[in-house]
Amino acid sequence: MQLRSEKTRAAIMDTAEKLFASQGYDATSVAEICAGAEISKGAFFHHFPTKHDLFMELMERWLASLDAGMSLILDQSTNVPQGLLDVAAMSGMIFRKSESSFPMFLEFWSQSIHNPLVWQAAVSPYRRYQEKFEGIIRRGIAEGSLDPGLDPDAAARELVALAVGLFFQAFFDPEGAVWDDVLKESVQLLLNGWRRRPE
Amino acid sequence: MQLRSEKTRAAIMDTAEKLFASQGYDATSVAEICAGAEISKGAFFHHFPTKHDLFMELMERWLASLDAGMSLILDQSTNVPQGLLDVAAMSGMIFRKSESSFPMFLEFWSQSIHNPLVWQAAVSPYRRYQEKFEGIIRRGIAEGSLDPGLDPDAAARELVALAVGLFFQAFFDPEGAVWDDVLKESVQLLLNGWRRRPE
DNA sequence: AGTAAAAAACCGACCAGTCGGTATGTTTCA
DNA sequence: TGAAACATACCGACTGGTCGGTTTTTTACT
Repeated sequence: MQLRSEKTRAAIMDTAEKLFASQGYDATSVAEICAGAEISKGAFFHHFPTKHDLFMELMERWLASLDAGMSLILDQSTNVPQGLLDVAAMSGMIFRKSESSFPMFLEFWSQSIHNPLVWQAAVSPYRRYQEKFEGIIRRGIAEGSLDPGLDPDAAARELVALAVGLFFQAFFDPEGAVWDDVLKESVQLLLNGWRRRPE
Repeated sequence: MQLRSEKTRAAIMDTAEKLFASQGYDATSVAEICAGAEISKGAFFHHFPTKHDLFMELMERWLASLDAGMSLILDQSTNVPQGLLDVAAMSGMIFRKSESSFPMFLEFWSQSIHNPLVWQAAVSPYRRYQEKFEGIIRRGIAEGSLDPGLDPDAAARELVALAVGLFFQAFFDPEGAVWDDVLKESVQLLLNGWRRRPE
């Protein structure tokens, strides 16, 4: 039974995630992680060849969970504008859920500046979402609910930028606004410009 | 004449900025900075009580330069929609100019998670820009070029989010698109939804 | 002006402590 | 009984920061 092994492994990853998020990667020592997970340094390096490998695994885990949440709300087909509004409404949940892991997210980006491998892992989901949104917008144009003159590429980028920007602001200034409402209103505003113009 | 003193001080700050940007704050040692600036450790700690104080000064310098650039392009009054488009067109320059200092920007945000003082310094310009844009949008509504039903607060937040989000994407994926064009198109799209509807 | 004294700027060896990682041994489990 | 899982003592490298001493610049006074 490899249950014990898995438990310590999970303990390491969980406490590391918390510590990295609250203190940053560099500021968190391996010893600290071991103490938090109540295991020894030997156990730590038995499971992870280096501290940085642990970081990478955490990153992959986080990205996977993000992906899961995303496709959960994206893969429902109604009329496109309404679908986007639904996504906006549900994204509030994702925002709040991700709130705690946002520092890790930032940590990933910081690291990706100096490490090409991290960069690749961090940038690829961006491109995926961008393409996904592009497809949705194309569908909206095809079904006649969005303006035929709309550039799907630009619109998708705008959407992604809006999401990232709001995410940022919501995290750093949670008291600054009711972000759930802001998000919904913002998508509403965007759609105002995207919808097919009756003329 | 205290010129010599100022020179070494400037040398410290400049090399520190480069090193922090390329390696991160924690990963850059005081010794490294001293070597780069071609001064001794004694000189370093003569000018800055701690490494972190140097960081804070760098941050203030960067924010000040950002403010300067911003108000340079914002304080020109034409018709509001056209003004925003002009801003978008010029922002491309700011983007490119800030490209090199973007890692520092990220470093500021990372640090602000763990340090309230840094947080305050990092979040205040956000709120300032938010208010500034809000005022501009109000003016647009008053002059009749923007939809009277537009919520200035939400619209301003949307604008800031868009800027931040695009800035992010442009930095991390510079080859992903012609960001100058994307920026202009995005503002164009936004304005589509904001403009007064003839009905 | 010249000069002595005070102050500011600077140097580099040094410190105590921490870091990620290793080596070697012990326990646990199949 | 052998391999995987874990513990612990330990290592060299490196960290931010200090400190006593030296050099340069400014100030004060003749």
